[in-house]
Amino acid sequence: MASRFNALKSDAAWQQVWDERRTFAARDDSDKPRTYVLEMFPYPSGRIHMGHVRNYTMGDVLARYRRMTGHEVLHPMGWDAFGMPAENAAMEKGVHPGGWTRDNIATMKAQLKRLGFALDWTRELATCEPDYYGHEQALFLELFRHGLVYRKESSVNWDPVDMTVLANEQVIDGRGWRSGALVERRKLSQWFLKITDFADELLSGLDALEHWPDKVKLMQENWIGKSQGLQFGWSLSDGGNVEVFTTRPDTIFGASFVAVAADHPIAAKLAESDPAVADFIALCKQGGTTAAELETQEKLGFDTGITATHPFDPAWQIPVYIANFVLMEYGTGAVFGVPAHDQRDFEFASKYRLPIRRVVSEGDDTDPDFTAGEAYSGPGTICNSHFLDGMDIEDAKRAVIQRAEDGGWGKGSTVFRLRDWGVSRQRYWGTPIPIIHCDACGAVPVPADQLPVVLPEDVSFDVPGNPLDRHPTWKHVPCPTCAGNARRETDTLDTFVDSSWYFIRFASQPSDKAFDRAVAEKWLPVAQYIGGVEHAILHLLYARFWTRALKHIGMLDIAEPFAGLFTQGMVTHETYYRAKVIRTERPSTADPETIVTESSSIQTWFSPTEIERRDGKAFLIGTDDEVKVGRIEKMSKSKKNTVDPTHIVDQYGADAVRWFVLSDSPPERDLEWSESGIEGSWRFVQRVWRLFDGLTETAGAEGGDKALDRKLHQTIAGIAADIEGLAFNKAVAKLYELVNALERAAPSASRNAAIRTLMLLVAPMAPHLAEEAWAIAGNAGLIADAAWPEVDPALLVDDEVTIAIQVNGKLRDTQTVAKGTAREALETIALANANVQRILDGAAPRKVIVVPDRLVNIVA
RNA sequence: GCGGACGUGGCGAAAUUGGUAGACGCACGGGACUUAAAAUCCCUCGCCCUUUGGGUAUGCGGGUUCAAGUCCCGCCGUCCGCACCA
Repeated sequence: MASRFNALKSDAAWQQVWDERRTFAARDDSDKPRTYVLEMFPYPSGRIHMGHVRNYTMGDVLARYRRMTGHEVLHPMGWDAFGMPAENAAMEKGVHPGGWTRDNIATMKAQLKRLGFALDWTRELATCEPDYYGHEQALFLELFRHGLVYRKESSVNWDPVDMTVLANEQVIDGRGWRSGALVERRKLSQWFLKITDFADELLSGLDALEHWPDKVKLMQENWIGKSQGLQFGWSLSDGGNVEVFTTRPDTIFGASFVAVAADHPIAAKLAESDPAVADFIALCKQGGTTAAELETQEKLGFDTGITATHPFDPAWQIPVYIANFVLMEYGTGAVFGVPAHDQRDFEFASKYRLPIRRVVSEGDDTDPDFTAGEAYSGPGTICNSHFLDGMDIEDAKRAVIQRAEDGGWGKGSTVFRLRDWGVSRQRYWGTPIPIIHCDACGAVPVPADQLPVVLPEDVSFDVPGNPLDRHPTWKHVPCPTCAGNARRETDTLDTFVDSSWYFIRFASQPSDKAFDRAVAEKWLPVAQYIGGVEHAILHLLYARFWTRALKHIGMLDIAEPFAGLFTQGMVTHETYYRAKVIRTERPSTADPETIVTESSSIQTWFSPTEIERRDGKAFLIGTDDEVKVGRIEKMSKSKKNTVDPTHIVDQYGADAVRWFVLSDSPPERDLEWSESGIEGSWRFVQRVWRLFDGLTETAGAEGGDKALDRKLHQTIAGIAADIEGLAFNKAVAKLYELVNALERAAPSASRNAAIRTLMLLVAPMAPHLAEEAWAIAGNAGLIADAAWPEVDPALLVDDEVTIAIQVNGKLRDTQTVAKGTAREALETIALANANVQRILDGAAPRKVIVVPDRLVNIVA
């Protein structure tokens, strides 16, 4: 009689077989068509979480499916192993970042193996090992040699207590997230990669990425931020000149002031002699940079007393201000203000009582005295602008640029929001930057034969700061050029560099170089890349840049690294918490005599394992202690709403977990974890198993079942399309339908054949179950190596269809007819329908619409 | 503020080019089997009504059409990205 599918036993057995036979090792020399399926490699933070499970299951289904359809599939896995959490762990727990990272890798690798992913572990890599980052150093120096790397002073967020540089995200309310110390802006010499050289390419290259989500392309487009306009100089009354950039040269006759950034050289120079200017600059720098602060921050300006001469009218002078809203980092750090047509300029001009002059009008309203309460930035005709009058905006822009270029005082130019990529990190746990600083020779690349520059592991974290900086021996080396005393660069590379080329290293990993070009080009670009949308900008942009840079210097002839991109949703879970209101009293900042009471609430979070639900409420298990049910949020350690995949896998088996994360929610949307959901998946695995197991009882069944044959072939084709389209939830639904049909069907040869085919259909999703059934059914070889079933096109179409019979667009009945029934016949059937007759009540229809094989609509 | 996405039963969701709304799953309810339970199987399941039938229904209000979840216009709401970008 029917047995149970023993997932634990079966999972282990088949995982061992796949391992021993190296079933999923990709062959570089294969004659088959190649497919490179890649999921974003994990950071080894400790244990895998459900997000990883979902991500890797999706890629796995596609990889296994492509194998079955005759592809040589590269589906590798590795570790994005450098980064700050390792250093934080080192400081908190006194462990070595390397030891901590490698332990985590071992744990997480075992967890991934437990899920039976079809990964080529022979290509496993960890970015923290010299045999990876050494090649990265060589690539970095290659870019250096080609002028794509440079060094420049740049300001950073410096935590004076931890003696380290902080990323913007690590600065909270102006304080270091860990130390709580007030963060300083500090100028440091840092290494930059010239990503801006590729700004145009990276932008235009997006068009060719047909298999990328529009959303991600748009985000990258906005991030690159291309603006076209005019750059020109205003001559100043003090004899100087200020360059400005504008996207609206057409409004040049509406100018009423020039404004420069607080850190603009003009402001700095004035500050030297005028303390009032210095005070104003200091005031500007005080303001926070958070979104909320910027929103409410008042526009502040300081009239320098200098005036600027209008380029089209030497007699026209406008004032030059220092203004807090002008950014030094964008454009030229100076703008001219057109209050009538720019809201920000409007606010500024209103405050400082500067003229607001209309130069773009809608219709015939060309009154130069602008009275509306806000700036007008819409379309219109130029007015009050001398030679531009009557032109539309675009013509006027061209006309002004033309005159500026002819007159030699300005030129059309393009400005990008994208900045060069600063890659220096004052951190230990990263790729050492392979540069040696010599007082005589400057920054000298480490010679190729001295690579890799190995990160020393004999370091301690008992003193704040970068341990490389105080390492007794590692830091001091002779200069490769003059052999004099020199120092190693102690900064390490941003970990985004590590992840900018790992997909190339997966494709080809010779020991003597980063990759073999010919082999890498066989596999690249990645056919399908899958990962979280949080990487939509930085990682994906950097990887695109790195690949283009390699192409530019002739190392690899691939422009875009990822032909297909899919961003999957998060795995979420309810949160459970108890809120405690904390009241604190402190003297008011405005008036120290007054005591202010501040209340804030602190949440204590509870793990789902501590909670039981009763009558829609949540209680701590075994008690009447009620806790609040919070929002459904991304599983995170801080909210304690995580579910450890390993416990679930041990309880239900790998296939049930895989099935669950593919079910129900469309993969791009968030998936809410639920206990009943995983139980449902487990029940399905058992139902399928009973079908497989029952084959022996119906072995002798004979006869065909045309309806079932059709269902089977429609399912084969449907699932194939769904997997190719990464619509796993739909593939899952189709499998449920087929299983429902098989359970209901009477024994027949068709049914037996369909059940055997079902093994192949579930194989990408539930591979352990499929292998087990495949073996018991007496098939030779592994189902992992089997071919995807052929579809009989004749069975894809039904010979009967159900048509809708409508009156005035409302469904009144349905009728099953032979497929392809003629329009006239359908009309006759519909008009003869009892319901139709009753509704028409003898009246003649005004019109009859017939859509063959679909419906008849009678317009009464 | 700018840009984008989304809005369908109690819940997750399906629904080719506009053509039978709610496939499939979860939950709930009823039943069978069982001494009992688990497991399994069967049935019901958008809402409303005068229930072999009818009305109504895809955030709200309009429109186009024989026909609208799908197309157009205007609102409302939720989420995401960017943000003083010149």
